[in-house]
Amino acid sequence: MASRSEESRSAILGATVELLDETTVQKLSIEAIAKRAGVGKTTIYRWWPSKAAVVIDAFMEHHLVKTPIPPDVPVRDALRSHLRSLIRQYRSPAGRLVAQIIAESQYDPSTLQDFRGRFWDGRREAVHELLERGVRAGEIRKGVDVDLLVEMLYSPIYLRLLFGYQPLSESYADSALGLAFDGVAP
Amino acid sequence: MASRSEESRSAILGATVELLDETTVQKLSIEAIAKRAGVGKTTIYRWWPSKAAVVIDAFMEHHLVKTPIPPDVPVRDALRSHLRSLIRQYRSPAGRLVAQIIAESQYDPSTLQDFRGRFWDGRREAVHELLERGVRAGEIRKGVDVDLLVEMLYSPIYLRLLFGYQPLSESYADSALGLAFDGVAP
Amino acid sequence: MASRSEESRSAILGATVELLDETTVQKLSIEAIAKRAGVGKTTIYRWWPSKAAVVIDAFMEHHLVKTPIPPDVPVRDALRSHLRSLIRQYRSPAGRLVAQIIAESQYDPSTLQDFRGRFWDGRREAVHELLERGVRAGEIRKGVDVDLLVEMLYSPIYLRLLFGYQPLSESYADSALGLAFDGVAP
Amino acid sequence: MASRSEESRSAILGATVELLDETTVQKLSIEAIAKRAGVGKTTIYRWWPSKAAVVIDAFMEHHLVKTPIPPDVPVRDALRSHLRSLIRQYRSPAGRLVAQIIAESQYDPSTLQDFRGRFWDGRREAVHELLERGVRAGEIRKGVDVDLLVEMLYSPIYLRLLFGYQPLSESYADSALGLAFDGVAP
DNA sequence: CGATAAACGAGACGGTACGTCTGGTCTTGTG
DNA sequence: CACAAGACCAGACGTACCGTCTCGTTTATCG
Repeated sequence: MASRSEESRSAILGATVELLDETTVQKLSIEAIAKRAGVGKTTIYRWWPSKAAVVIDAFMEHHLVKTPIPPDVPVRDALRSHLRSLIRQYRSPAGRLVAQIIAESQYDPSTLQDFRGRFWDGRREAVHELLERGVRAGEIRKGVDVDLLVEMLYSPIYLRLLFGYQPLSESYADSALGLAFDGVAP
Repeated sequence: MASRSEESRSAILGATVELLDETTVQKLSIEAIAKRAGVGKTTIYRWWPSKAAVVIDAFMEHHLVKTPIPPDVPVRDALRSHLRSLIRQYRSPAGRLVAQIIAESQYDPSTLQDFRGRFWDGRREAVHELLERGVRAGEIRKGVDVDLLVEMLYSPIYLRLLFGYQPLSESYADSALGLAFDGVAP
Repeated sequence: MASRSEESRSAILGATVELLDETTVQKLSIEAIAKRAGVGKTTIYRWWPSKAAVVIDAFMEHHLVKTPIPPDVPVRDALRSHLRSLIRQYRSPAGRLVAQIIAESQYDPSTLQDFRGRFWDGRREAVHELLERGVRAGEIRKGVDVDLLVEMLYSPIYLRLLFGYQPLSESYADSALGLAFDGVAP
Repeated sequence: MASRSEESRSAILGATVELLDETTVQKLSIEAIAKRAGVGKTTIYRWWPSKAAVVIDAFMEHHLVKTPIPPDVPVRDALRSHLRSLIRQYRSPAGRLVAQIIAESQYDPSTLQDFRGRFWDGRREAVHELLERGVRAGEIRKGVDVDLLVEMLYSPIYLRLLFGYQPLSESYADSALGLAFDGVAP
């Protein structure tokens, strides 16, 4: 009853991270991962359902994107800090990787679900709670749809990441918060 | 001097549209397009630099997402109408296709540029002008960063399209406009 | 360690033989062999360096031109029998195939070497030894260049095969032996 | 009425000769000839039935293997001289070309016929007549099958050219004539 | 001598096959 | 019995040529 080899697992994820530095997710092949990891292709297919699943595991294991939310500061400041941190990280190669994972997700619902469940939802939940705290603290008007606010603040960052039509600049945090808090009505 | 055959061109784009109804951009192959169109592969390679380029041409020629902006109504109403129209169209198969083109763009800068240039920029410009009109008409506060406002209003739609974490519902238009106009500050 | 599949090997050679009944070596394609054999092209490229190599293998495995040299008869009679047998076989489709292999050999030294090593040299050596026996038995004059004699007796058969300027008739055996044994000097 | 352009004709044959110095007949393509000659493909297809036909024309026009038979010398000497001359020429690049034309002929009867008619038959006829003269002059025994003798003397040269199993050495002329004239019987 | 028909260069076309690459499955020892 | 190694079938990749087919554009008689 031989059970899963931890050695293989980490060799595979390590090789994947290495190769992702050299190419894109699209060009990355299971074959190349197996070769680099010194592992049979079968072993990869046995434990992962798709190339994207390996990539997500590798991405999560190496803690590529970290965006802590500072506690004990005014909510708007915490948000600002979190937004800037996210933008900073997405400017690094990790950002390109996130974009490619999103791309792959368009072709495989389970990859999408996997990525959302492990990377996205927790992050979103944390921000949600931060904003709830803002409401309770009176920093944010009661009755505001907090989820919608999260979307409006964070989506442009992802769209800039994917579309590159605007540079990912940290000053976005300030402008966006300004707009969101004050509104545009005269 | 043997010039380009219009017949081939439209057969290729037609076949591409047909095949995109049956599979994804990723699985679509030049070979399949050629076969379906009754055309040599060479003819495709002669005129398009990549599969994605054919897809964009086919998309522009056949699917053209149409989101007219109603003139002569208050800016907020025009925006609302435009947002709803966009959401409605992205709920159709065309939305899935837009998502896949964005996905492909992650791997090829020229595809990204092509898509942006032919599909995106014009649309964005029109909304930009609408908002400028809103500022001039006093519906929107002077000094507001209009481009940023466009991003915050429209990005969530694209992110929902790509991530599917929220249904693409038309009511988004109302809520988002509410948030944007009134702000969240108490 | 995953070793070569005998099943594939023989399916490939079998398909090759079948196809060679229907076309020429020139028109024979690796693609067609793979399809007919129900085999991936890769499998052929893995084990054979060229189309000609497959053809030679198929030829050796299936057609094997057999021209036994009768023992225990006078050397001249054995030669006569051997020549007639060769001519008879070259009149069959196998002859056409030999001609085409020789043709392919003009474009690839290693094919030439392969064909000579596996088909030609053994045959020639056997005849050489027969003639040596003739010398020892006193049927052939001492000092005769036996290799040259072999060439002069056998080359016309191959040239007729290639050039078709004369029918491949068995009577050649008798006439050629007559000329060779008696010479043309008055 | 525009009749055939001599300029094109010679440009095509010239380009063919040039290209044959760089590759083989097999790899030579009509497309390459047209490009090199600065000529439309159509022009080639209009006037020649096949690649081989162009090659033969080019060969006859430029390379023409010349092997004059010296008159007014004993027949055996004339033969010797002719054989040596032929061997010498086949050692040059022209020999390789002749071999390749023979190879191509295996796949196209009309090429074979063309080559034989324009290159081979005349040559053979001249040797035939030389030998007839030998018979009349008493140098060759009456009743000898002259055509067969030609075959036995000349075929080994072509086989060596095609098979390379023996160097094309001029000394062949002497040995072969020795064997043919004296026979091998004790 | 100007019309007109052919031959011309250029090159696009529908195709076939190339040799390579990857996907995902199956097979064969080894530890 | 999970593993590495890697052979297997399948089929797309992008390229090279095939032989056919327009395109205008020379040419070169012939009416």
